[in-house]
Amino acid sequence: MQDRPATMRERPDSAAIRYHAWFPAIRATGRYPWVLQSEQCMSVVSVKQALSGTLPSGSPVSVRGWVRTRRDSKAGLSFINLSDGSCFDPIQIVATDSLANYSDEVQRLSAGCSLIATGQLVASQGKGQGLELQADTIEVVGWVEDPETYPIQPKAHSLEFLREVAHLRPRTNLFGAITRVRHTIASAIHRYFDQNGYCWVNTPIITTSDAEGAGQMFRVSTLDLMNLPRTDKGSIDTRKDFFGKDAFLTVSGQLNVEGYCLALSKVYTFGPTFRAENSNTARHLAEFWMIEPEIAFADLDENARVTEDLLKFVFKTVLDERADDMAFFAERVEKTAITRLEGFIAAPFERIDYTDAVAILKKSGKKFEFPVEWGIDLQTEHERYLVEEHVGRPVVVVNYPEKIKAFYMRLNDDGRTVAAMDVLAPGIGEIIGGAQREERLDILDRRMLQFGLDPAHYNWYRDFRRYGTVPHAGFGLGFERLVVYVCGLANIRDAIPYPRVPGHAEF
RNA sequence: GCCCGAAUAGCUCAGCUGGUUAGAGCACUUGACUGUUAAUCAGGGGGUCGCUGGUUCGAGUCCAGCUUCGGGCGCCA
Repeated sequence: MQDRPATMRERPDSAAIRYHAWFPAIRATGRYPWVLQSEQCMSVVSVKQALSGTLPSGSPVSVRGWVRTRRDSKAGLSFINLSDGSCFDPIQIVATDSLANYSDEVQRLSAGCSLIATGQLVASQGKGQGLELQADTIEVVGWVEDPETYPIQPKAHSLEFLREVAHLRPRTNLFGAITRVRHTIASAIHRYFDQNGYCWVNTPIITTSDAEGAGQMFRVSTLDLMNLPRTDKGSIDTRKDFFGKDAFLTVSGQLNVEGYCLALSKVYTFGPTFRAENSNTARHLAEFWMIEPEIAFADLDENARVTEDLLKFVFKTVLDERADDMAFFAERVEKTAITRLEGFIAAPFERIDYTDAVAILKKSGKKFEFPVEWGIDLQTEHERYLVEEHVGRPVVVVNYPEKIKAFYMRLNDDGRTVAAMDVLAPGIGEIIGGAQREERLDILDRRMLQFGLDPAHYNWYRDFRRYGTVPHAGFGLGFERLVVYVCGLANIRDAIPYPRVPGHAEF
């Protein structure tokens, strides 16, 4: 912005007028007049474009990014590996001592410095790469203040250390790859739903209903903690709070999205979710992203089919579009990263009735810490046995006891199970939980009371069953758990840019 | 919330049953050398051994408490 032409500064009028004033120049050059000087005189390309092989040899280009390594030759030659995050590989820049700033700048470059290199894209004389940039100019944009203490060195770091520098870890190979794959997964999810006629519905982040009673919630309040308004009885008067009542961060958009399902038929949410539970594991976050499709006129079977279809589409997309990053995961993070996804795509999901699963576990002869009995919720050890030892591929467990599942799940004809399902995957456990919803008002009310919930608090939700109710089903997919699974990670804190867990909300 | 483990240089680690001045690699720095590939070779600087207390002639090492991090479990996505 600092190189904006003088006439722009002289015209303090609206953005629209400014844009129109510059429109002919933008048309002619294809560029905006206020970008950096180097971008105007040369064709700026991403490292991905530069390495793609689509630009003719000798093409004059500029690349912009951050230094990974520098190797010098006293013969008057330096090799700089530059990354801009557009792909896994950095580009090699060859700088010679003919550059005006060679000895006082180029030879002082260290990991993390940012620069703009301009020159010709040529076939490399070295072995490690096909193409490289023969630099005519190297413009250092930002130095690294103290190279000795710059945390991101060209070496292996522990994941624990990188979590302490979560704001700088995207500069590593690993977190660059995770970030690109995370994006591709998100994109593939949106593409899947879009191609299949679903509408993305943005349910509220702030909620005043204690959705499904599922877990502890974060309170949202503007009250002064040092001076809380009190009722006559001495309790805190939340009528004086911002929303005039208790408010919280959402733990699920499901109840809200159901309303849109019963009008637009196929909908889904994809947004942040918050759980104030004191969960200290490698699989839980206090703030995470969740995908919740809801399908009108669908039963549990259809619901399970969609989970399988969606996951396979996502994995296939990642393998197709992020082969470079996946190869890195397979090489450095988890050997089976690619073959595991390929196996997942190739094999049909196994369906097991909860009652049968209990029988299998009882017959297994395995000694479990938690004894297996019909009516218990399956523990991690039980799920692991089913998925990893008994079946060896993803399993959908269906029809759980009604007492251990949420009130909105549809009561089966046997009167003792509900049409709930969990999708369990090898190496990660429960990745999806879903259900067919209870569409019958009388049974819904009965189940609410059974769970100690006051139907009067859910009148808006009960309206769905009073006005044109239909059978419908949906599920919740934890986005970060999906990222963990795809990348072969061990800890969910590495699957989200800035993890929030009990005791931690740095950055 | 419960159980277990760990904490030594900017980073990754070694340091035996307690015993002089705490080591290596990477990074940084100086030099040599080379179309190099996390280059290589030689030299140099860099440490309150997480904190507090205890045992001992003597503690990085043993003990206790605390802090932080990690692993497992519960709750779940």
